[in-house]
Amino acid sequence: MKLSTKGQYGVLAMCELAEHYGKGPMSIKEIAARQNISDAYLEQLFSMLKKAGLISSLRGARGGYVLNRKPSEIVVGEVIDAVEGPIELCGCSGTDEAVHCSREVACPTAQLWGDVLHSIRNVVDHRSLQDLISHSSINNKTNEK
Amino acid sequence: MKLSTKGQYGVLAMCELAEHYGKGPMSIKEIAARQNISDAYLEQLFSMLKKAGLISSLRGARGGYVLNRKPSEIVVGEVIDAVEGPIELCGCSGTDEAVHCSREVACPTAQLWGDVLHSIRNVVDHRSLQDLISHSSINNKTNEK
DNA sequence: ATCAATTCCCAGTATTTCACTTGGAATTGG
DNA sequence: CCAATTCCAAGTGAAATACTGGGAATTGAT
Repeated sequence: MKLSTKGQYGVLAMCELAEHYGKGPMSIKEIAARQNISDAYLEQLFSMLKKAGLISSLRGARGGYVLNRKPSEIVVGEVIDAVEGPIELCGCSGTDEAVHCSREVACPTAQLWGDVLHSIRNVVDHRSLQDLISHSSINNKTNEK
Repeated sequence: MKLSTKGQYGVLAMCELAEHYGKGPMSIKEIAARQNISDAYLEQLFSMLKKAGLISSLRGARGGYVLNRKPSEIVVGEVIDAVEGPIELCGCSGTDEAVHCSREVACPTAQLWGDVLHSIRNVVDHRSLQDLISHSSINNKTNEK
């Protein structure tokens, strides 16, 4: 069980946009350089983030991307959903409770995966980009484990 | 972000062994048939579960597998680790905190992935096979959402 | 002693996903 | 007009996933 680079890159790139919020558009090239990611690859992720309505683009020279909302109003969960698709641990964890793994007996694990999913969403849906960027600067100084 | 079938099958199969606990060995064929899984595939998972020390095997006719511990003393996290390898969301979430994504600046997402991982482990490491099987039978009767 | 049931082990394979790369069209500020 | 940018579609090599197949070794039952 692991996150793909899409989720990592996506959140990281959104943090860059968050730090640049209010200072005009930021180009993919710049973000890719700062985070050391392939810019052509990052472009695809931005296409998804745009489709999801999280960012807007400005074409042409001096163009780039901007957040559609304030950093405090965009949560990590939205970013992950946009670039990775919705988090699904297995078929059971879906919303349709009548399915239970397409097994005839009541699936003993359905509740388990549901609880795991819930605990994940509880973290990612309650942490904004603002939380991430202010937290990282705090961590630099107060290095408490 | 999703779990592979290994984790799903692994936990499901271990539930079968848990329900059969104390009644002698159970064969792969029987488990595979009950859960509608390919038995040759399941065999590979059992090899991993055995290496991890969660089950023991008895060869020959009337052979099969048995849990090495009581169902209440085996947690789901161990099963997942055994068949999928340890849960790792990304490089940052490892134990080595000096790495921070191999980026020169402090990674704003390191804490995030750490928290997500912690929340997942909090669920899977505190739920035993016994919890799963007793919960599913309760669910059959008291169908509360 | 034989036989069928089983674990054990290794190798192959089709499909999908990942993490990109490539190439080029459309748009826009200077 | 041009360079910088977004936009779009397609290709690609490597790895993982989810199996399948074949056959050896072990053992209980007859």
